[in-house]
Amino acid sequence: MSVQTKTAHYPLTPVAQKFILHWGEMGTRWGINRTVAQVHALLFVSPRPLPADEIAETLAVARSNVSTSLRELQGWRIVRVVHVLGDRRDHFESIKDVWEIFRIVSEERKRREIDPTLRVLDECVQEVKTNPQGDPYTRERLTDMREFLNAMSGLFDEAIRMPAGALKGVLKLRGKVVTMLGKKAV
Amino acid sequence: MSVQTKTAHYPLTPVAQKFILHWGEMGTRWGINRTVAQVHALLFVSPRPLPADEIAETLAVARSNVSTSLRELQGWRIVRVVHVLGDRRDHFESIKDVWEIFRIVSEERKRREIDPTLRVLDECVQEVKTNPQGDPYTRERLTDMREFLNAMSGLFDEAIRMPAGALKGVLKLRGKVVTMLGKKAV
DNA sequence: CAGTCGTTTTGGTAATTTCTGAATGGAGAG
DNA sequence: CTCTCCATTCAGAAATTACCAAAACGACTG
Repeated sequence: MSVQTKTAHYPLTPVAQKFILHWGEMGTRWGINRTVAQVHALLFVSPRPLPADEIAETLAVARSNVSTSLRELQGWRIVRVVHVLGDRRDHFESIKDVWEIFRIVSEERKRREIDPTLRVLDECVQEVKTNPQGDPYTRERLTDMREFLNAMSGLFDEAIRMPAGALKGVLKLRGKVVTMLGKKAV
Repeated sequence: MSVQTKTAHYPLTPVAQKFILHWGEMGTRWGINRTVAQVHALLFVSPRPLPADEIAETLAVARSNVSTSLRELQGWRIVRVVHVLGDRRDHFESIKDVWEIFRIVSEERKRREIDPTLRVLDECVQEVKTNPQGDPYTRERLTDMREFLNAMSGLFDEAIRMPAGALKGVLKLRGKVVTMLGKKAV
């Protein structure tokens, strides 16, 4: 009863706690489970990989819930298992490079959400083209939307392939990017 | 009893229906109420502004629900009221320019979600700086995250200010944007 | 084999979100 | 003023989602 785990409890500093809670809230706004986001936040700030039971204790959620959350995070490829000598348990760590996290998550969401939407729009445009009984205005709207998403999608694919270094360069150009692109584009 | 409305029912074509349903699903994934997204989709493809009761009938949801959804969409500034001669009722129409929709929604989400996150991160970094008892590693992670979000935020602010025309130009450059930015950046 | 660990399933509850129907209020017509 | 039409608000119902504890299972280990 009293003895809980063999690992020392990971005490959250107030700052870490604040960050984790906020991250959890943000998660929910973006359609991500609160606990999943919290687990990620915890692993992100943790200086060492953590085993599932320690995560559960720290966040005060059920062990099984953590298991599911870790699974989900691994599905997004931003958390991975590592092993610690002398410990049989799996330990988990988050990717630490913020650009990398952003890149991977964006890619994944695009794949899961934008790409299917593009497929649906393609079907819609196709159907309305072969069977043009619907409103021509509607048809135009759907085509517009498809073109837009398609273009953004392509642009995104490019941008996302930039290495972290290049990004830092681009970010230094603040105030000039639009001008640059504008000139070339016109 | 039998007489329902004075407006003709707006019959959804299969294609419009498909789009609206999919848009609704996508909405839920992005933390947007399904009905809200559906109302928006309907208005987006509709060749004319629609009154609330017609929307309710078309989507088969309660009138009050539509009212709330329209309110929300107006809050996002992508739907507005217009009036039709000889009709007392408010009619609603969506912005039709896809880039404009994207721009406005992105701006709004940034304002509501990213900016507050930046504030929290600032506070965290501040606290951990004045009172450095926490893990230095955690501190570094938080600083990293703040820097990243801050930079992205700035870049975004710039990009989002591009007029629709410039965007189309940029989109034509596909395959060259990264190269361009890369050269200048290094 | 017995113990540890991780995952999955199950059955149930809690919390949150969404939706509705019944008010409420207001503006214009007569 | 009263009646009608319309929009909005709000309490609670309904639905969805999140969460938990317990159990079952398999893999692996000493």
